[in-house]
Amino acid sequence: MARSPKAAGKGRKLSNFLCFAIYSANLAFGRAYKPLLDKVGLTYTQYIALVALSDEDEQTVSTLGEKLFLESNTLTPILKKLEQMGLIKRHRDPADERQVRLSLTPAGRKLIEQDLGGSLIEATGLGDDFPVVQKTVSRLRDNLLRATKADD
Amino acid sequence: MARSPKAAGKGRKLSNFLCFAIYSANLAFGRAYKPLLDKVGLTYTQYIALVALSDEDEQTVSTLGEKLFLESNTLTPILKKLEQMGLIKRHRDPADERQVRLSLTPAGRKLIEQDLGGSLIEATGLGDDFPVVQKTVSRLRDNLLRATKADD
DNA sequence: TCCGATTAGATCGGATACGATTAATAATTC
DNA sequence: GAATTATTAATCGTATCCGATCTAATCGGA
Repeated sequence: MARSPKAAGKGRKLSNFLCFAIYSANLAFGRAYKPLLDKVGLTYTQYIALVALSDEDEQTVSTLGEKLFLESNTLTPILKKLEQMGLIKRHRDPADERQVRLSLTPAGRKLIEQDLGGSLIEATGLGDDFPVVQKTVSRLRDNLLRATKADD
Repeated sequence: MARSPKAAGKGRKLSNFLCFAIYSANLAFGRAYKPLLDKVGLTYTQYIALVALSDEDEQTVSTLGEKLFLESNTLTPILKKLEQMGLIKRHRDPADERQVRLSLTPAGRKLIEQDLGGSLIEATGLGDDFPVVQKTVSRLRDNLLRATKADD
């Protein structure tokens, strides 16, 4: 686990691990969203996928996967579920039948525009540091993915 | 989703969401650890659990769960797997048969002392910011959990 | 044009997360 | 001290993640 350089040696306490901080913060976000998303019958991942789809119409599964860092094995069941709920439309691209095009339905767009979770900004307790943390963690992610990919 | 205060309004791009930064950074850590953990036949969560258990001997499932922010429904199968692999021991506490005590075997301790993932510190690209990010994200997590719990 | 290689999704199996429920043991109350 | 309540793990069902594999569609070179 990626530890703080300072904490090397005997300690090996969980609190010294950055990956654990991220891991548990992710769990915490999931729980913070739970009551909000329960009201609209969505899971955390389904909501994230819906937000990504609101970015742009007629995306493919691959394109969406690049944004979410996920692949079709994970996305296909989620997208089918969202379609079944009437929030998105899926259809094969006539120009290339291999690709599936995705777009929000009016109901899906309406749901996204409610901006659930806006109230959680307060709950992070980060104040003015909010955008800094966001950028730093994103950079961390990109660095890790780049380093991982380079080893292939 | 908890957005940056600045980004409120129409945009709603994924990059503006702190929860997505955390979510995807967690995926990235999982992938960065994958090749390291494959060598010893462990998953990411199993490894985190093992690190938490190296903290202290004879912990109960609940105690471990508090450290990991998980409960028995998630932990029990993981702990059974770790026992089956010969890395930990599980036994009912004679003084209170409801509790299961957990401790590392010599093999488990040996594995932890290898300090897998130390090499990933470099890959985060955070440099001297490493401990700062760790603390900030931990604080974020604790604030979210507190706010979530307060709504019960 | 034909056939091998590539690409896009989908499917399948294993391993988390987590709410809800259950079983077994302890603690409490009357 | 018997009955109720509380606590601890475990079990079950649903929903992710992810590696491996499969199928269908497209592309490319001879």
